[in-house]
Amino acid sequence: MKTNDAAARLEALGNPTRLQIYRTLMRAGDSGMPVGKLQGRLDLAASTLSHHLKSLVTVGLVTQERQTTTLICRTDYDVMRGLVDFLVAECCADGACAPARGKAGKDKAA
Amino acid sequence: MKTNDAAARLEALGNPTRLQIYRTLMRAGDSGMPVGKLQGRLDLAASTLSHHLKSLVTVGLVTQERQTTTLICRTDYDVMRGLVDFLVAECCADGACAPARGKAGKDKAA
DNA sequence: CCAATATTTCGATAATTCTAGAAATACAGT
DNA sequence: ACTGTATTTCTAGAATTATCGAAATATTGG
Repeated sequence: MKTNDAAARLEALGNPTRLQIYRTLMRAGDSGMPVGKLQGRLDLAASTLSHHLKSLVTVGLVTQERQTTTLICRTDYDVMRGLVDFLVAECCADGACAPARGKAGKDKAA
Repeated sequence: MKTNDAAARLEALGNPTRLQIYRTLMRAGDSGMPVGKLQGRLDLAASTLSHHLKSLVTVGLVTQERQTTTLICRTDYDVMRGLVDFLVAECCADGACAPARGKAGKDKAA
């Protein structure tokens, strides 16, 4: 992933409203969630939601699939994964930083 | 981590210039890098760099330590880790999304 | 104290973003 | 064709951001 792509994705997630949208979709998992349901759940103007969704789709974090009248939104986990990998990729390039010394390996779970 | 804190951090990383700063610092590892060296390396106006560094410090992604005349900057890996954990936390809440099905499992931590 | 170096604050401008109402578009059912 | 539902596009104003030069501040060495 190029720096500019990563930045665009991070920027998309860096707005509280969009982050909430994204996390709601992530929680919905593979089945996704239609735009209308998202709107009801997050209490946003339809145009605002559409605007934010477009940002997320543009950078590839979210995909949309039309089912007759409703538009199902889903997060693309591979993209998120690529983003996370990118974020930590530069880490320890010189072998000196924290995770390389074993500090980050395990405090969260197995 | 609260959604707003996470969004603030993502927003900080969501600017190409700041992302580059951050990654350069990450690459420098524990030894960090002085502001002046960063400036020379990234070719930014000193005021621009200072401005961006302040953003990164404000959200906690970067820390600074004074050493006589120079100011050493370092990334705080724990914060990044917390951010990454936050990003994937909502994932698979219903057990249906990709990583829960074994696609992303654990290839990164030992 | 004075000079030199390192970094930040100030000020200003151009550009971008967020938000939402109103209008428009797309589609299904009757 | 007409109606209702779902969603997007248009438009616009307020707010925020990015950038950089100039001036200011802090710190060390002489």
